[in-house]
Amino acid sequence: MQDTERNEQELHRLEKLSLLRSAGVDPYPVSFDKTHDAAEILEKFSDSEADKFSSVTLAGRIMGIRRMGKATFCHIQDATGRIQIYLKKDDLGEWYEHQQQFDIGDIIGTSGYVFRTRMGEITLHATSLVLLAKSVTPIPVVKEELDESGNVIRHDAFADKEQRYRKRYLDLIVNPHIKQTFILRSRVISEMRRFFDARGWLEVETPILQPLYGGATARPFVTHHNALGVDLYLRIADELYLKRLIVGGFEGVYEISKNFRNEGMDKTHNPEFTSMEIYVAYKDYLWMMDMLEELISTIVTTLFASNTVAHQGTDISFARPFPRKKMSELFVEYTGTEVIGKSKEELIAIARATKVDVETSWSAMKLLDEIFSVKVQPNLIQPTFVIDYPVEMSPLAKKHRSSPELVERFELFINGKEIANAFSELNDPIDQRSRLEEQSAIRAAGDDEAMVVDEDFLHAIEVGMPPTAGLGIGIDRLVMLLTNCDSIRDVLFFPQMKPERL
RNA sequence: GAUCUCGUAGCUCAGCUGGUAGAGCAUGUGACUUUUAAUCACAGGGUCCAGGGUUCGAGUCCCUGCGAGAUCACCA
Repeated sequence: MQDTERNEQELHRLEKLSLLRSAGVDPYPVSFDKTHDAAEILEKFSDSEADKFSSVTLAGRIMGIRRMGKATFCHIQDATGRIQIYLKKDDLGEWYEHQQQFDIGDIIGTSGYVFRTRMGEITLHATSLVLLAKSVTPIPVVKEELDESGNVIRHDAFADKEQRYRKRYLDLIVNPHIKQTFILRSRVISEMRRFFDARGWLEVETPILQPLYGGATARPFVTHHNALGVDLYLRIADELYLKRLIVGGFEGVYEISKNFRNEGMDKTHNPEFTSMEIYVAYKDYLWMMDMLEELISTIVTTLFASNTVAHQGTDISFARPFPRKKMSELFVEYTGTEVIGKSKEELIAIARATKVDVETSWSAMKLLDEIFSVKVQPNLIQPTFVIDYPVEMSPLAKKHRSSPELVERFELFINGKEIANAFSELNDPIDQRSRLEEQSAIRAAGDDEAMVVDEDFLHAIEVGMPPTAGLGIGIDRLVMLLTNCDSIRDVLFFPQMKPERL
């Protein structure tokens, strides 16, 4: 950026930077040894044992400065929180002069002893001070105060969602409370890994760039490999590769992966999102339901020390067992009619009778899906397994052991949202081929979300896959649920945004 | 993709029926050695998202575009 494009405040900061340099101060030293964190001092300091903190070294970003002539108070923020620093001219000598050039946003290091001010705030009395990084552009100024009951009141909060998402680093600095969401996200994933690893299942990595995409019904992103001269697709699901690994002899594999779908964006959809898929040999969907129940309730109780989580005003209970309801029963319960096995025309009539908006051009599968998502899904607030789906809706699931028009599939719904999807995997190669060919026909008829035939995948299934249970979990949605967020953008550090034209 | 709302100083926001652009914080100068949304005095800071139109005159009214948020539709 040219200096002529800089605003007044930036020019002031650049001038201070050069003043500091000419006074012999290195504004960007290479490292700094800190001994404590802010939170540690605020938690452990006591007036009777002040000598425990008679020599501490802290580092952090200046978030506020109050200069009072020959004494200055500032708050610095480190990864753990904010703490006040007391700077006194008599104690700091030339560095007291240097700090006149410090601004909100600068990163400093300081040593001294901890005391409590007349106003009662635990504070570091600095006996030495250094600059660790000069900030040359202003950050949003957010002032905080505490009300009588100790709640934080923020003034002039940095609240513009667009700017917060585009400049997440600023959001994290001035709204540090949002870090909790991301820390919890990370812990959800760690707990999941710990759970799977403890059972001996192997974390694996499969291709993101794929010559053919599959494993879900969705539109893909297309990219191009120059050396090979071929188009490649960004994966929409892990499923087909993970099953190849089960064919190859692994008996439990999982992958936590970014998937990419070239579709609309809204509160619950980002073009890239994180899912976890796991496949375990010799198991079926009933076993998988037990496993998932245990997984989710383990994560919740580990992270919250409780099996209840508050989400957008509703308490969600993760106490086992979660109810298991057949899809057909739910249809009867919420629409008053049996819908499984009905013809397209009958389904349209049922939809109209129950005030569900549908189009006559839709397939039976899409009609069922629509009626389900309008009439049934919003009622599934507490964790509920929906089991036994119509075969047309699930081209990769095994036919039900007792009803050939159904498949052995379940989805876990919480707060009206699908959190997980699983089935007894289809390992009959003849059936699998005919199901993919049906998809291919639907695709040829104009549905560009239908699956394509992957001959290599079919070959793998022909080689022989053991009976296998597979599960996918939408990590972003699970995290939204557990962090009380109603937008996927709040659980992604860098949500996809339209390019900003300046 | 459709509808509604929004875009003004570094940040948060005012700006009425169209008449020379406002506040608080932040910034600069000065005072102040336990302050805390520090205080007090003075000062500087704007392509009012972009481009057209109506008008003597547009931040304001109209149109188009860009970006965002909310709601709806589709997908996880």
